[in-house]
Amino acid sequence: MSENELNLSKSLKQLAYETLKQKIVSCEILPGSTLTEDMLCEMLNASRTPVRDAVSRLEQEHLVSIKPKKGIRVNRVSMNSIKELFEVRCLLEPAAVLKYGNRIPDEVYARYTQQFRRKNLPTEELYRVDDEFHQMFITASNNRYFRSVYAMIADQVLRYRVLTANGPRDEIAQEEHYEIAANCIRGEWELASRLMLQHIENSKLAIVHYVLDTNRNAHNVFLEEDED
Amino acid sequence: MSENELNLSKSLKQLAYETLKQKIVSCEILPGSTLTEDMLCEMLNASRTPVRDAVSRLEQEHLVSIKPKKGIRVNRVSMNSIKELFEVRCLLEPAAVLKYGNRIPDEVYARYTQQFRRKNLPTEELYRVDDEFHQMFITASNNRYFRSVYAMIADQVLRYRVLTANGPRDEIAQEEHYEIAANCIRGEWELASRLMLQHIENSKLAIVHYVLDTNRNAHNVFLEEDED
DNA sequence: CATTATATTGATGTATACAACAAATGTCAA
DNA sequence: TTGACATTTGTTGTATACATCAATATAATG
Repeated sequence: MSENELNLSKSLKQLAYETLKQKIVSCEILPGSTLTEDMLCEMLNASRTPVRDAVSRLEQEHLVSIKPKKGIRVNRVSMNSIKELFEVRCLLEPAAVLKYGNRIPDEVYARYTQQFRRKNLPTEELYRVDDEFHQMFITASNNRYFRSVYAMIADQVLRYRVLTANGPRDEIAQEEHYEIAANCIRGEWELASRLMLQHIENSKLAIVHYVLDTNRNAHNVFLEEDED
Repeated sequence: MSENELNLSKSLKQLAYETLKQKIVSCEILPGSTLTEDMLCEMLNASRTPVRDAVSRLEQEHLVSIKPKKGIRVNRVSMNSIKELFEVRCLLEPAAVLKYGNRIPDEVYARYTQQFRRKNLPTEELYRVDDEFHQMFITASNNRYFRSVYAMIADQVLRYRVLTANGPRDEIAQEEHYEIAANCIRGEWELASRLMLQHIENSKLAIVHYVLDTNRNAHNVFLEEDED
């Protein structure tokens, strides 16, 4: 490399991992694309070593598949992968609310109830709060394995937001979040857990419906089952 | 490298990953050890590239920690890690029995009931069947994320077997397995699921007690909390 | 003797050259 | 035209040299 424009403290491999992942979940790199290491080297301004490291991690997270001697394939979003992702969420998140919700101070829940009731938040901010809320319960579990698997799926879920952003479900979801937080304050953990389950199932349905609808008019690269 | 004794079809990075992992879970490399890439290169007869790849994967599975500029540390087995592992198992496995148990043919369950009733099986064989039985439900889920996370923890659990092998709980566990399989045949999924939960909790207790006992007489490198 | 500054060491991070291999392409013959 | 076969191309797999940085040892100085 000629000149490193910036010598950040982060290692290149970490940087490569984060930016590549970001490009994938934001659909800047389209699902189904096949890339080569060289392309990624150029894209990320790094040599093959950190790029390979990043790709290897992304493969373990099921975001890409390495096809030896053929290329690096960005995994498609299939109906099956939606099923998998929400299966995990439906198992993990309600359990986290039930078992670890009481580790979170009431003040935190109170802050969320306020935020979930505010209207006209910028979309970006709204989603950030949303993600944070869900993440919070997993973090509270203080369990590396829960955190690992949730990190995998949370990033995947971001990809769906590109599809369904600014939909009519946004404010319904806010209300569901509100109810969950409110019941956490009241110590109604079982109810909160059930509401979380319902909320996630609703999200899944919304995505499934959206995908089925837009799949009728062709022109999308998202669906289609995983081939080969 | 001078001479490759065998040019197996497997890639070196895959081979390095598997053998290194095997050495760790079998405690051939003791928990708490700090290694360097060079040591691993020599041990695995490979250059740094495949070794780094292997270590990177093992880090994601929480088996080792890479301390930049210091070395590769084989994570210790702490009371906290036991808690984490069994937390995952208690959530995942009973749910898998309940939701996916009916995907497994009765003949399979019947075969297991026979095997769990056989006495005087070689220890190794006994454990193999045991692992296979537990794994089966996760595999039946047909969910990549469940399989990933279970692969992580299953390997870790193997390490505990080095500690507690041939203990008095072995035949009790076999009986518990029998009851689970028998209830799966009868279609009593909820009962089977509860029995699975109980079985896992019993296993945890046995390990915890064992660890606490042997911890009194010093001489073990397994426990001790993770430092730094 | 203590303490600070400096030099050395040794570890991973990074870049890159080379090997191996599979797919694609083109050529020649039937 | 079509088939088989050789060649070329392009990709990842592997080895290794070099860069970087932190910890440690060492020496000089108050």
